[in-house]
Amino acid sequence: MEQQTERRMTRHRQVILDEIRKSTGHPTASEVYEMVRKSLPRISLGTVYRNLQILSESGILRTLETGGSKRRFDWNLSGHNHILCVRCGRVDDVGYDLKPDVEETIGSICGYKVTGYLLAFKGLCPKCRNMR
Amino acid sequence: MEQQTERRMTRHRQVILDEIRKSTGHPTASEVYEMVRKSLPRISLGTVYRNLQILSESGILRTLETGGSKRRFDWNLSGHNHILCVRCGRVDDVGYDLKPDVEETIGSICGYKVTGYLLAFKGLCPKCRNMR
DNA sequence: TTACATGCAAAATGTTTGCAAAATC
DNA sequence: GATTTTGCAAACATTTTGCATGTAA
Repeated sequence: MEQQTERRMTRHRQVILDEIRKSTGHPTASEVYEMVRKSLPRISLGTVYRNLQILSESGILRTLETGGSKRRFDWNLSGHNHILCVRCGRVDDVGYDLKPDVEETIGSICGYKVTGYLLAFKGLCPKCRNMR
Repeated sequence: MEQQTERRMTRHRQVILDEIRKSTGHPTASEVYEMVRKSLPRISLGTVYRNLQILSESGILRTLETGGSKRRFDWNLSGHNHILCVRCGRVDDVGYDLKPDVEETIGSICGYKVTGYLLAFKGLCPKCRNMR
């Protein structure tokens, strides 16, 4: 029997969450760190990482996988996908979902029990596509 | 004007490529390193990384993005996607493609010039789904 | 004989962890 | 007061890089 540890909504945790919710993009851990440092100058990067993990595990945040090397975080929990600018790294939301029966279809092809999928588009964002 | 550097197919490079082509899975850099070390005991990890990058840039290998933390390599260049076992890390091929006009559709929604997408499934592989 | 390739080790990058002190319930 | 959270710094995992030496055309 696993004992669920109690989680406290500390000021640090709340500020981290607020900053992500305020952000329009999908910040990385170090971007969150920089944002949060304005109101909590003595916070450490480790604390940011720990809180991002806790908030993700609690289902309050979503951890993005867009194929880049850095992890990004999203406050928007609804089912949606992302598009990554290959030039500047910006990430936006896009609403595009596979057919609902994809998981069964794929499962029957390869023998896996499919639990989800990762769909991320790549391209040039509006700003970068107009740059030469 | 960019000068394309000449590439030589050295023994090291050839052995790395052969080992990946022999492999059934989708090895990571350190797995390739271990495989190659059997015939080239003095090869260094750095050389493996450099050659994997060169082979990928040349279009001889494909670099996989499955959302995990490690990069994997694939000799199969045909358009196909991957499925990752969340328990043991195994990666298999699956043939599933989005509609050919997805890129235009997505582009017109979000203003990006879409150049590609990353689609990877997740689940439990046949072995792991039968484990308790 | 001039590039390109290699081994080695150090550096860079992104993330996690151990621990004593501090904050929270 | 017991337990969680924090700051700090060190550890960690993966990948990249600098440089002197080696090798192939």
